[in-house]
Formats: sequence, structure tokens, C-alpha cells
Amino acid sequence: MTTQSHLERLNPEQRAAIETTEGPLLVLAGAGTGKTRVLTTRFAHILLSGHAKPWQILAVTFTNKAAREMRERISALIGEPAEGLWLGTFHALCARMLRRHAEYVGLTSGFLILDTDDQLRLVKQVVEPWRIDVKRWPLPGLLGVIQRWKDRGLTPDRVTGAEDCGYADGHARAIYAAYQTRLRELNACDFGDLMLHIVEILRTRPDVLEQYHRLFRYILVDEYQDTNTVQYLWLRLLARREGAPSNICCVGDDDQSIYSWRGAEVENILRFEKDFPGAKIVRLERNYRSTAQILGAAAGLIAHNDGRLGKTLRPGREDAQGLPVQIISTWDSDAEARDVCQRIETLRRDDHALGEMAILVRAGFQTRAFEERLVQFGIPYRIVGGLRFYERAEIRDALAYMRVLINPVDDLAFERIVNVPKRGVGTAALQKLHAEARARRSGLAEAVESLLQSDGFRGKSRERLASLMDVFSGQRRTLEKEGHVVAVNGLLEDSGYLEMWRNDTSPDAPGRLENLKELVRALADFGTLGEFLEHVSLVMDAEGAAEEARVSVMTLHGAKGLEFDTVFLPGWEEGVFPSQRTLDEGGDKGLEEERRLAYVGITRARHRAVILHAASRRIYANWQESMPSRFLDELPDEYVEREGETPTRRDRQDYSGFFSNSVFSDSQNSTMAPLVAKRRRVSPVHEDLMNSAPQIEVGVRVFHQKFGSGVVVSADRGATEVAFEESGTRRVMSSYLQVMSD
DNA sequence: GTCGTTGGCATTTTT
DNA sequence: TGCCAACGAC
Repeated sequence: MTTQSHLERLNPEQRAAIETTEGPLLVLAGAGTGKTRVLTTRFAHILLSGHAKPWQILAVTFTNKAAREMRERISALIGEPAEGLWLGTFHALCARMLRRHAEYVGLTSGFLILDTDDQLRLVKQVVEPWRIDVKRWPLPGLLGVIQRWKDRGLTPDRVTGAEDCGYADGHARAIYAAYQTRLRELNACDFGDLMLHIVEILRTRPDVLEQYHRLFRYILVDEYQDTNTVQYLWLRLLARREGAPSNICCVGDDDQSIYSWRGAEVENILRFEKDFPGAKIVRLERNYRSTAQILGAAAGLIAHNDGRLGKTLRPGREDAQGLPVQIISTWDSDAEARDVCQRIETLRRDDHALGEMAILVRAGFQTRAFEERLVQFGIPYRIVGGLRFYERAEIRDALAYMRVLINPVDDLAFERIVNVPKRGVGTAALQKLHAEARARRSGLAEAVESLLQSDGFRGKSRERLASLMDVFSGQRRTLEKEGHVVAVNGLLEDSGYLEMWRNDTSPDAPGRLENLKELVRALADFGTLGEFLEHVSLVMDAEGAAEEARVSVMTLHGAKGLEFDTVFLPGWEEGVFPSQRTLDEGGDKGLEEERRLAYVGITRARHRAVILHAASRRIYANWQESMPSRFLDELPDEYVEREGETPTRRDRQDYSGFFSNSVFSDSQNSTMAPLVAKRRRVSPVHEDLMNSAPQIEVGVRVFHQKFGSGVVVSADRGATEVAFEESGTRRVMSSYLQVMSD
């Protein structure tokens, strides 16, 4: 096996990114520039050229999917299974390290990893002495505050008073400390702790750090732009070795940083050269995915952001000429969905695979409209995202049963299942249980046994709880004798859990049973139940069933890293995209992140990108007028084609009042926009209309298709405020108003 | 303790 | 508009 063969068919930049093995290296990899290929080939290159043994390379990703893909591709390159590598997600790798040194942070190596439900249950307990008004300070928000601190590498003692920003009346820091104490008592970690604890250990135990410095000769990091502060600290601790070069290679794209709200710090990538002196930077700019038009449109858009490291995607393919990016204006969100479906239909007739089309939305609520239409059109689709496999209630329940099986003092799990199926244990009984457990200084399960003996339960609930405890002890014996698959089957059966779903008449019950079957099937792939649970808490994700011929509907965030022949990008309207909330909370930074999200969206497309916006959108209960997104104006004209145009911001002034006595009679039939005019090609008829249009002024009576008649309260450029008779005062676009002649 | 009703509410979510 | 959570009635 020669190294050379792997370096063939790489462009010079990719080659440089692979062959520059020594010293810090930042690979700025634009969308579709062969990032994964570089990462995996680099890994293989280091191995095959004898620079390091497999276990001396640390390779970090964010998602399990990325880790899996990398592992597979490395296997293919080196011609053997890639096992025993330090390759995985930040969290999985940290968990692995933490199991080795858990005692330094007051845990044992068998610590439990909590899911979000557990966290909530725990914080609920912890917060009690503070008598927090949970209406004002919802607990998930409190957990969010704590999580942000953990993202930044702040243990409770590192949180300053000023940081305690007032959530929960300034008690957040104290609650955080108490929460951490409880976790320790339970020998448990939440996700944030996996990073936080190991960083704390590396910070305070030079001997441990030294151990890893000797171990890891090379570090590879994927999606560096998405790292948060703890992750950055962890990498920096590991990479900066005394008297040796920092062989850290970070691959990322500052233009695709879209997770700041989860604690990601774009600054990490922007600062790379300062953090790692002598760093080299390689830019991958040749895009092998998209047509020149798509790249041009995306480049024009992202150029509006400041503070970029700077990178311009160039078409890398010969056949890169293609269609312009289409911008479609529609009357309302229904028409938008209909339009997309019709286009999908047309493409399908022309033999385009449905699996190669995607509808990428800004927010989850947008999917519903598409779902309905797709059903109506009979187009197979799948909603990607939503609840992942292990987040489903039945899976969590089953896992909780398993956790109690191998660990009778796992109170969080026990609390979850003690009354599922119903065993007559409500809040009162639960409180009694907690009291008993506290008194005996034992777990809840033991408290149940104790109360059963002392007649603490009556009637049916006594019977059922006794039976539950018997099932657990019985299946624990089975576990030893016949293994975990048999034991778990027995447990779920005898506890009545499966029966509960069989008796459930709701339409999703069969699906849930199917999921449970799937879960039990997966058990067999693991040697022990403990291994399985570890895997599940860190790694298990919905491995989508083989790529079917379905249109994908997902959020822009969810689409990162994917590509499709055709991408539909609906809802490009001010307030929706860019999202009003981001604008309010994040200001200019927020806007830039939204723009990056738009950039991510466009660059998912290989051949066709279709952007849509609607003039009127139903959000929850009511219709809202919406302006075209400013991003539409930022797309360079030479790469786009506008159709069914409503005025964009740029020409709103010219067009306002434009349609007074007209026009949009057949909004229902037409998937075209209400306005027939095409940009920059205003016909004489239209000009005529424009000139003769009565002015919309304050006090004028107007009519609006959706809101009926009303009186203009204020008029300002395109946006006009109208007091409607039926629906109150609203801001609407004046081009949708007809002036009523008295 | 369970069931039904009401009222608040509603981005993005790699682990 | 539709969902979930918290509360009140049996």
C-alpha cells in the first residue's frame, strides 16, 4: 500500500492540506470543496506514511454521523477496519477520557450520563429550596443558563457575580452549584459535564495532561467554526505541547457557522493564527458540487458579511454552467407550498429523483404547510429532524427500565418508570418515596421495598409495586444466567410495559411497539447491557432507513453537510428569514448568522436552487403581511431570475401604490404572484397604472384582499398602516391595497 | 390519583 | 392554529 495512490486526483490545495502534517494548520474548506475527503485522506496519510500509530491520532467531529462516515472512509483508505482509534464526537471522546479519570472530579468510572429529561427532573428537585417562581423563570431556561456556563468552561466557582445575569432572581449560580453537587452525589454527568470535567482535570492535573500530550501526536478537528469555548479549551490544552509542535489541524468554514445560539464561537476559527503561532492556512475554494450560478449567487450573498476570513468559491467542475437561481414570488404561504409541489411534480415527470430534492425551511412551523400539500399532491416525502429515535418517549422509558435493571439506585430512571404503566404512584406517593429514601439514605427502589414491608402502600398500588420489584429481581437473575437480550425482553414484557402499548388505541402505538422491537434488536449487537446504554446515551441516532425516493423536508440547520440536486428555499421574508427573533436578540451579529444560514441553504444545491417568498403568511392564527427578505436583494442579479415578482425592498418605492384598482382576482388559481410584472421590464400598461394610481394617503379608505376594508392611518414607503374594520390596525404593503372610491 | 379543561405559547438543537 | 403544561373537578 503506497501513500501516493491516495494523493492522486486531489487538487493542489487539498494536497497541501493533507501533506502539511507538522505544525498547526487551518483548512478553510468552503461548501462542497471536498472537506471530508481531505480529513480522511489526511488521517490515512499520517498513518500510511508512518508518522503515527492509529491510536496516536485524535480525530474529533460534532456528530455521530460525521464520525461514522470518517471511520468508514478511513477503513476504505487503509484497507482494514479502523478500530481502536480516538475518533469520535467531542462528547464521546471526553466520556472515554473521563471514565479513566473520573475520581479527580468526584465521580467513579461508572458514572451515568443523563438525558435532558433526567436533567429537568434533577433541577426540579434541586431548585426547591429557592422557591423559584417557575412561571417567571421556567426550568428549561435555567438549565439553559447553566448549560451556557458549561459551554464556556465555567465551573460554579468560576462564574462571577456579574455573570449571574439575573435569571431566577440572581440565584442561578447558587442553583448551578447545588445542581453540580447533586450530580456528583448521583455519580452522574450531563452532556455539558463531559467536556467541563475533563477540561477541569486537564487544567489541574499536569500529570494527566502530560499523559495525553505523549499519546496524541496529531489532532484533527472537523467543523471547527462550531466549537464552543470548552471544546476550544480542551483542544488547546491537548494541542499545546511543551517543546513539541502543535500538530493540530482544524477544518472548518467561518461562513457556515450557524450555531452561535448553542454556544459556538466563530471567534475560535477567526483567532486560530493567534492561538497557534506559526499556523499555516490552506483555503479550499474549488467547489465540485454546484453550478457556477449557484456559487455566484451564494458568494454575492455572503459577501455582505463583515469579518470573514475571506474565501471565494470557484466552480471546480467543467460542466458547471447551469440554471440561474430562481426567485419566486407568491401570493401567500399556501400558494408557496402549492408552487413548490407543482415544481416537484414537473421535475418528477422529467425523471428527476425525489430523493434528490429538498425543501429547506428556516423553522419547524413552516413544514406543516408543505406536509399538507405534499400529501395532497401524492408526493412521497419525509420530514427530517423532529424527534430522534432515542428521544422518543417509549425508547426513553425502555432505556430507563434497563438502567434500573443494571443499577437499582438509578433514581432518575426509576422515577421515570415507576408509574409507567400506571401503578397508582402519583405525586403524593412519590413524595413519600423520596422521604423514605432520604430517611434510609438509600435509593428509591430500596425505599419501595421498605415501604412494602412496612405496609406503606395499600391495595392495587401495593400489589403492582411488589410485582414490579419482583420482576426486576427476577430479570436481574436472568441477566446473569441468560444474558441481556433475554433479560430485557422479560423485563419489558413482565413489567407490563409492552402490554401498555399493545392496549393503547392511539394511532401511533403500533409504531412505538415497532421502535421498541428495533431497540431490543439493537441490544444483540452489544456484549453487555452497560455497553449498550453507553452507546445509546452518546451515539445512537436515527440512522435513516436507506435513501428512499422521497422529498426531504427539513430545517436549514438540519441540512448542513448535505447536498441535493434541487433545493427549494421557501419563506425568504423579513421576520421569517432573517428571523425576527434573531434580529431582536442578536442584532447585526444575528443578521450575519442568518445570512450564513442562507448561504448554507443555497450551497446545498447542485443544479437547481429555487427561492420563494410569499406576500402574506399565516403564522399561527392570523395572516401577516410579509416583506421580501433583504437577502433577496443581496443576490447578484446576474445569477438569478425573478419570477412573479412582488416589489422587493429595492424598488418598493417605485411600486408602492402601484396596484390600486386592480388586479389580483385569481390568487387561488395562479401559482404566480399577484403581480404580473417582471423586474426591470415594466410594461407600458403597468407604467400607465402606476401613473394613474390614486395616492395612498392618511385618511384614505382602502380595501385589502385578506383584511377587508379600512382607513389608512400612516403611510410610509411600501409599508402602510391601516385600521381595518374587521381585523384591527396592521402594517401591510401598500401594493396590496386598493383605494376605494367613495 | 386520574381525567378533562383551560390558558399560555410558539426559532434554529450536532451531543 | 394546535400543543403541552398546569390546574381543578371527580
